[in-house]
Amino acid sequence: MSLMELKEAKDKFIHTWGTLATQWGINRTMAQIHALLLLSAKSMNADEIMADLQISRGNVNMNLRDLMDWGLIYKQLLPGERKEYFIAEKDIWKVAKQIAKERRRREIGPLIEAMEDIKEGIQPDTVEKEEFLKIVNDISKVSVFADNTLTSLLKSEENWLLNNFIKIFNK
Amino acid sequence: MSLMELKEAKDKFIHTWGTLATQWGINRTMAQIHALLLLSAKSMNADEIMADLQISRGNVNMNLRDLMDWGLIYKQLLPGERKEYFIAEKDIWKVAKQIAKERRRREIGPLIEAMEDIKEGIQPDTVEKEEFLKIVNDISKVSVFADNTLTSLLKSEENWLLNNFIKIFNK
DNA sequence: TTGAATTTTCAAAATATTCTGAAAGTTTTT
DNA sequence: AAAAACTTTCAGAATATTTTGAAAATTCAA
Repeated sequence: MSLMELKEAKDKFIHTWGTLATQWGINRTMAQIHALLLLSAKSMNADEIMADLQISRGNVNMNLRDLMDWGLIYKQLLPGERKEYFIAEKDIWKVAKQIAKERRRREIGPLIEAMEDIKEGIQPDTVEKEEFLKIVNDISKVSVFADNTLTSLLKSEENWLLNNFIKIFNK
Repeated sequence: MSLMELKEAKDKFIHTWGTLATQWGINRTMAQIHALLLLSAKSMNADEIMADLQISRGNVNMNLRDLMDWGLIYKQLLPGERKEYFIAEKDIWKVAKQIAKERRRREIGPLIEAMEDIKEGIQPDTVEKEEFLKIVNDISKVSVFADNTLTSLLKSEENWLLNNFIKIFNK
């Protein structure tokens, strides 16, 4: 039956999303909730998510919060409803941008800070120290470069890369 | 004393590298071994690494293997030596390239495959199925785009972005 | 060959992360 | 102000990942 086919495909999608997410540092449940909301035409509340994914209230609550921190879902207050409803950002380009932005903040930011920090404590007054500082400096430069590249990619809508993307995306 | 200062800075570097690595999906020990080898002028053998980082032989062996898989260190067979020695790639741009390459392979590749896989099972014969396929397709497109962008960035030495980078890096 | 040196494996232990569910906290209704 | 509806917290339980270390496998010299 056709409806079953879709249900299965959706389940597969949710499951796959959850598995892949662990590969890239996001936890399984967070990814599954995200997938569920991505596929849901309507916004969902905590009880519905609990029932659907068979997970505890605490778990749902915590991961909904994280997903909001990542900017991947929004809270929706429905008139006449006490419960909070959640809806996912459906524009996948925006989703990708948000993920890139967040990962930049979490992964590159601390690296730059740490390297600056280490540089400060050392004077290049011996060959060994110079060699050490060379490496720290190189890492610093690569990280700042990666950070700048990502930032400009994400910011400017006029960016050639983005335009390039839009061309591909809309075809 | 000045030597102590350098020793401390190196330890801080190794420790920091290990901590940050967990943030981006690499395990702590692997990152620490990598950092240790990055800072070491000479190549090191398993016993030296064990002693330096105070970790077990099995752990060292396993992570050296992983680091070689990532293309971040090389095995060096010294003439007249039975033991295997390891040396890190010191060119940080190459290191960054290797990491990007490996992460592309691990993170984007499986995503593209999974989406293609899901698409195959579904015919767009109802509105719901069309809506579902729209999302899967969009993710597919974004992933392929990200994959292509990264690949071209990493491959072409003539790339504007790379040149841009070299300009910054060499100044 | 043999055996010493070295590397690899892998089951069990240690550690880290995630999840549960009931209690506490908050908001809204009556 | 009390109760009902709902959300948040968090200690302990469950699960997953990493590490150890001793045994097995491999390599090399004699």
